[in-house]
Formats: sequence, C-alpha cells, structure tokens
Amino acid sequence: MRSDQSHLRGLNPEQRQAVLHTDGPVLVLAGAGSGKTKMLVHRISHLIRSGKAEPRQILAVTFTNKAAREMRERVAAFAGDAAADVVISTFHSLGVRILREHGEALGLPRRFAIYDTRDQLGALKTAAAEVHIDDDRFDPHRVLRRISDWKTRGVTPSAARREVMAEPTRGDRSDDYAVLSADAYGKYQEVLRACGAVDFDDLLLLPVRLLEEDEEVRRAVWKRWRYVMIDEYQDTNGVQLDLARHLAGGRRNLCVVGDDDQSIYAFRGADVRNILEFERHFPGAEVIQLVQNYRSTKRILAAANAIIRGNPHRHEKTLRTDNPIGPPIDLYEHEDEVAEAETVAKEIGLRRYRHGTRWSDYAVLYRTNAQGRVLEEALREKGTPYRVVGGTGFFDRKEIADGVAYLRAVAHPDDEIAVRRIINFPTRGIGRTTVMRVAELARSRRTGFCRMLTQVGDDDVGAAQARAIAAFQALLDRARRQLRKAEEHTATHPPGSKLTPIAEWALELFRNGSGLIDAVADDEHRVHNLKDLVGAIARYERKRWADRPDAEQAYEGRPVLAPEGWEPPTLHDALARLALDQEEDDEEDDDTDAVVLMTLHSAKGLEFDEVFLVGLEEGILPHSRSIDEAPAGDPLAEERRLLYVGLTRARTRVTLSRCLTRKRGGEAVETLPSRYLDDLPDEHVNLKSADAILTPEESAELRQNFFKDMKEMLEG
DNA sequence: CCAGGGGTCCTTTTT
DNA sequence: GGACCCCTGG
Repeated sequence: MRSDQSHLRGLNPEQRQAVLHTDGPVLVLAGAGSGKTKMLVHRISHLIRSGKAEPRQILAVTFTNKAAREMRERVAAFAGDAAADVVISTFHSLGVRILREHGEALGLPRRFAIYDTRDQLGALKTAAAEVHIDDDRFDPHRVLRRISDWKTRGVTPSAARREVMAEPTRGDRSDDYAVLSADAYGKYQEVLRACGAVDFDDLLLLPVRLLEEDEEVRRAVWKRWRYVMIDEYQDTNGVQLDLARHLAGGRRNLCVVGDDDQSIYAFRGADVRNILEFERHFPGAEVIQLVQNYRSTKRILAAANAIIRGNPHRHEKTLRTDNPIGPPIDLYEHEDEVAEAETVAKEIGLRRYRHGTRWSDYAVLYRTNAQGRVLEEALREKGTPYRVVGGTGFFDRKEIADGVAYLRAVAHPDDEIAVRRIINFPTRGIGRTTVMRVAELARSRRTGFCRMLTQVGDDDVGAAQARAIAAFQALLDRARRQLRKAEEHTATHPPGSKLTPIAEWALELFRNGSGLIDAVADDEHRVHNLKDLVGAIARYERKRWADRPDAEQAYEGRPVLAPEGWEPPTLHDALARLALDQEEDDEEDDDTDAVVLMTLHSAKGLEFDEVFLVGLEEGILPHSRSIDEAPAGDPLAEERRLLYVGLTRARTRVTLSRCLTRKRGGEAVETLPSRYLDDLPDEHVNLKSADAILTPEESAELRQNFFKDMKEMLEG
C-alpha cells in the first residue's frame, strides 16, 4: 500500500493541495507523459485515506474500458481493499447504469438493447423505407454521422429540422438532403424506440435528459456520488459536458484531467472547447498545469513540441524533461508499403536481439486500420509474435453479428433489427419480398414487426412462406423457453468446470436451434469465432459469480441463496456488456510478449519503449478525408495532434517512415511526404533509405536469435 | 417467390 | 475483404 509519490514531487505546494485536497472544480491540464491519470489515482486514494469520502461515493469516469480497468488496478494498488467500492466506469457504462435504474421514466423497457453501428445502419434503413426515401444520393453512413452529430449536441429531431431550415440555403440539392437527414433522424428514433433499443449516443443523451427533467433522479445521483473525476476530458462532447455538470451538481467536486493537444475525437463530437473553457463552465476552478514529462527522451519531446506548436488555439505549453537526450529519430523512405512493413519487421527483429529487449517493447502505429494488414503479413512471415489492438472488431465479423442477432432476437422480443438480420439466415424460405410484406402489414395494422410475425396467416403471405415464418417463430419460442431454464440454473448454481448454463444454451442455439454453425461449417475460422462468442458469455457468467460477496461459500452443484444486491447473470446483461466492452481474447492479453500494432487513436494513453510510426504521407497523415472535408474550425489541427500523440507514446526511440508509392485500389500511386515532416527539427532527425533485404551478417544474427528463442522455449 | 452466382464499388479515426 | 446489386435458374 506504499504509494509512489514521484509525480507529486514535481508539484509545488499549491498544486499538490489542489490535486489532493481541493473541493470544488479542478482542472489538471497536463501534457503527454506527465502522469495525468496518476493524479486521479492519487486524488482517489487521498480521498479515501483522509476520510473525506467513502469509496462508494467516489466516481471516476473514463472513455474506454481499458482505461477503466487500468485505473481500477492502480487504485487497488494504492488504496487496497477499500478501492473495490470506488465506482470506475466509462461514460457509456455509467449511462447504462443510470438508465437501468431510472430509464423507465423515459418509457424505456427494463431490458433495452444497445445498438452498435451495424444495427444503427439497419435501423436507419428501416426508417428510410418507412418514409419512402429513395433518393439515390441517400448515403446511410453520412446521414448516420449527421444524426450522431445532432445527438451529441443534444439536438432533438424537431430542433434538427428547425436548425436545417434556418441554415442559409446553398440553393443546390444539398439543402433538401439536409432536410431529408433531419426527417430520417426523427423516424430513426422512432424505430429505435419501437425496437426497445438505444444507440451509443442515447446512452449519454438519455441520462442527461433524465437528470434535466426529473428532480428525483437528480437528487439520487447527487446523493450517490460526492466526488467526481473525469479522465481525458479533452475528448468530451456537448452531452458529456452536460452530464459532468449534473454529476458534479451543486457541490461541484469535479476534478478533470486532460490535454487539449491530445484531443483527437472531434469526428465523434468531442469539443476541445470543453477543456479550453473549463473555467467558464465551472467558475472559480482551480487550474494546474503539468509540463514535466517523465516518459520520453529530450529528442522525442523536441520533435513533439515542434509538431504541436504548429497548431493555433491551444493552451500554450512546452513539455520538458530531465530524461537523457536519447538516440536520434530515424526517418526511412521506402519504395512502397510492402518494403516499409518488411523493414519494420526486420528492424524490430534486429533491435530486439541486439538490445536484449522484449517484443512488447515495440509498437507500430498507423493512421488507418487498413495499414495494419501489410504489417501483419510481414511480421507473420518473420515469425514475429504480434498483437493487433482494436482494428476490425470482433463484432464487425459477419458470423459474430449473426450470432449476436440470434441472441438478441431471443432476449429482446421487439428487436426488429436483430430479427430481420437472421430471419432468413441460414436461408429458410423467407425472402426479401415476404419480409417487406410483413413490414407493410405491421404498419397498416399499427403493430410491431415482431408481433406481426406471430400473426401472419396464409392470406397475408403465401402458404409456404407462412409455414416458414411459423417455423422460425417456433424456433425463437423454443429458444426462449430453454433460456429461461438456463438463467434459472445459472442464478442458483456457481459455475463449475463445465460450460456455464447460458453459454451452453447459446452453443446449443448456434449448433442445432438455428443452424448457424452448419451454415459456416466450411470455414473453420468462423466456427471458431462463434465459439469465442460463446466463450465470452461463459466468462461473463463466471465473472458475475466471482463478484458475488459470498463466492467462497458457494460451491458447485448446490443451489445457494443470492445475497442482497447481487444480480444473477442474464443473457440481456451479457449482451449489454458485450456491446460496450469488446474485451480482447482472454489468455493472450498483456502478459504475452508480442509486438503491438494499432492505430494512433488506440494508442492514446499508452506508452512503449520504441515506436514505429508508418505512412507519413499526404493522404494518410493528414488523411485525405480530413483534407477534403475541412469544415469549420480546422480538421487538420486534429491530424497534427495525432502525430503528436504518436510521438509522445515513445520512451526511448522513434522511427518514422514514409513510402514513395502506395497501392490505392490495386494501382501503385505516387505519394507526397507528409507536410508535418517539414516541422521536425533537422538536428534530431536521421534520414535513412532502407531496403528490406538482410545483409549476410544480419541474417546470421537473426538465425542465432532464432536458436536462442528455441532454447528459451525449451527451458521455459 | 426464393436461392445462389458473379460483378462492382469502397475502405478514417471509436464507444 | 466486404457490402451491395443484378442476373439466372428453380
């Protein structure tokens, strides 16, 4: 329970006072690598130890589950057992928590579904079909972005319509496109409600609405949390600012930490002004600046500072460090992305051997997920262990989306989007025409799509189709009955060595109930993925039981009475968790030694010994989309910040690279160097031109390395 | 009315 | 590697 206070030592007494003791609003404006999150951990443990608050009255909010997990661990290391009761949650999980307790006031079902982007797209298409939008320029993704934009600013459909009408007309068809989007927004919300579902934006928006409109909810929340902390505050959007205000309440014990130079989420509504104008939003706020960097070498900081200086409108600050100057930054120029990837793979192999480092000391960062593929290939070829963080999510895989849709169709009886997805997969004779006819019938009889399915007769659709629908309905009914049994069982029986009840039920559903596994049987990989989904449910059930206060007393095979306040695992809850936290594959987490691959966005908040930053070209960084779209403000400022974030992830060494040509749609296209390269200080940058072929000496070196690995493996 | 094949387009960043 | 569209045959 001894704490590492080194970061506090860098503070003067007032700053220390502010971080640890001050009530009222506090803004910690902290540069990269200055120990931002650590400040929050200090504050939390101090609050506990000084007795100013009970652990359960402390709330810390993060953006990602990973950040939440990390903070939980660190707080536990500082404050011991008491830390378990501190509520550390992501914004979205917090939203679920509030909605679960109070959501019924908004007409939300107790068990609401959470829609991801894919479901949102489905809902929007359903909505569009209902208002007969057949505009050929109707681009669902674009409309969805627009809708999300409104929602993150707390704009209702009717307000959106007014907003659109009030906009100066450009006189072209984009005007009616805007109106179209506003109309689609209203309908989209109706579809969500009819499905008993919320999207990610609702998870923030609806709690705020509750807090605004319901005195009782407001009081409950104020009573619940006395000290509120928010990490990465620069990434908050309009709705999150409102939420922060409500959570802080009249006490205003709100401590936020962030760095405006690391604001990289404007595309999903984040508003840097929230951190820049914190003192205006929370008058009397204490502001502390931290510019001491504990992470990187002097050279890396010099480069990072030089890059970020190019941005206007920022809290001016220059990071400094007592760390050594470090090696120069290498800049490689490659023929194409394949050569780039091969050189990265080769360099990592060599350096690891020469310096006796671990694979996990190296990270390769890129702007777009697509860049990761080539890198993976090169690393695989060399036999280098690697781990891709984020990327094409588990849930983006078709078979997983199908599996989840089955689970949801069972768990949420009104979930039209889920049902439509699986009603004819695997094919069972319910084609497009029939589905459209059912939807039409549902509308004319003013009932829901799912309810309509239980009522269609031979006159409504063909006899064969009616039979197929009845069979599908029977499938769902049977699955529901079996689920009820599984849930009863899992509620009273601690998990043993066998597969947990809900997971086992899901496997049965995939295997026999739905025929899903048969449908993908020819692809081993997909079958494996479906089993992973089952595994995720099992992990959830076990975790639920592990969280039970009397878990030790509970033993296998014997029903035990649930203690007060403990909720047994349910499919619905498992789905909510799955939607919010796409936890990585269980075993191969942090402890496996592997090179890490990820986007610059995913890298924020992390640090590595050596960082490779690839694809420093116009069109990649800055990305062409952000160059083209250039709305108000300057989107390019954000691209610059991305590079800043990338550079400041490294402790000792940064290696940059760009390609002279890059494949675009099968064609190799010439590229231009990223404009940001000009801003790097020459004296710290080493221009290299590399080829990926190993010299004989290097080959020998790597061969030896290979034998060393084998030996270690055999010994270990 | 349904299933399956083949062609075409695109692909920022994430809870 | 997808998602989507159109075409053909049953």
